Amino acid sequence: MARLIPLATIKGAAAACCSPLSESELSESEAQQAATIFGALSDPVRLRMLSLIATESEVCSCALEEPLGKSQPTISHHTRILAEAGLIEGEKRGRWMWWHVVPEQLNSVANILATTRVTH
Amino acid sequence: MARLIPLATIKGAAAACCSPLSESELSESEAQQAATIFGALSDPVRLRMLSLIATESEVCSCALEEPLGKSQPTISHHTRILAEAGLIEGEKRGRWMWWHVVPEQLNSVANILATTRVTH
DNA sequence: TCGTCACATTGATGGTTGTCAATGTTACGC
DNA sequence: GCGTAACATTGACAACCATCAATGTGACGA
Repeated sequence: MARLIPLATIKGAAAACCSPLSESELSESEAQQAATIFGALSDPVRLRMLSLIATESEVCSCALEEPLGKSQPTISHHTRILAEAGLIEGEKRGRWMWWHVVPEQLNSVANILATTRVTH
Repeated sequence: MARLIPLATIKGAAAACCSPLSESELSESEAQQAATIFGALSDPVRLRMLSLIATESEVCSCALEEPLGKSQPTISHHTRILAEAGLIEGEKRGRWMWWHVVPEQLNSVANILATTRVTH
């Protein structure tokens, strides 16, 4: 199970690892790493959470409970999983936790799947 | 854009449903649909399987057991999940089942994540 | 028709995961 | 210090999932 990590170091805990699927075969460790990231994306609550964060520049944890209809511990659980996957980053300011997406990670994951090139 | 993939022999086929996460908020049904597809990608065995199929134009089921180190029922289970997610398509010729990837579906899923444009 | 091959399905099992109540921790205002 | 607000952690439970042995199904060759 995931070891306990201080929030500050969750940033960059997982980086998208792999070249496009059709380019070369995935090793077992690469597959495991990518599967963890896709696993973070495999829950509808987390996807809506990610969508909520992505459509704003920053979102407070307290602003997620009501639209998602989940309890505070559940919200905390899901933000942690998204953060450990490198998809979002959090910063604590005062009593509030502010989250934003990591576009580079989203693009990296997209690049694993895309058979056409992702450009800037 | 996300066109339906004809999968005559596969029930419950899913097509990538959603516009980019940062563009508009996902509905619950969209999130559920996308989560199913990402769920298909959240297992290391299925990712290596998809990679094996993607690096060839066609792969027989019988050619997957040995490199993946899984039993025949397990291979059958995983190909089914990938097919139901619309990521691969299968065709039975004689006694053999031949699988190929569905690039349009892979690109559609990538497009949900990418914050930059996917081009040719 | 018979036996075999390639694959699908079923059933069972051990491990994983989403959820929330209860509790712990840290920051703020008084 | 005291009380409270925002979030994290723990513990427990039900639901889900990956895996394989056993079995079923359809296709081929003899």
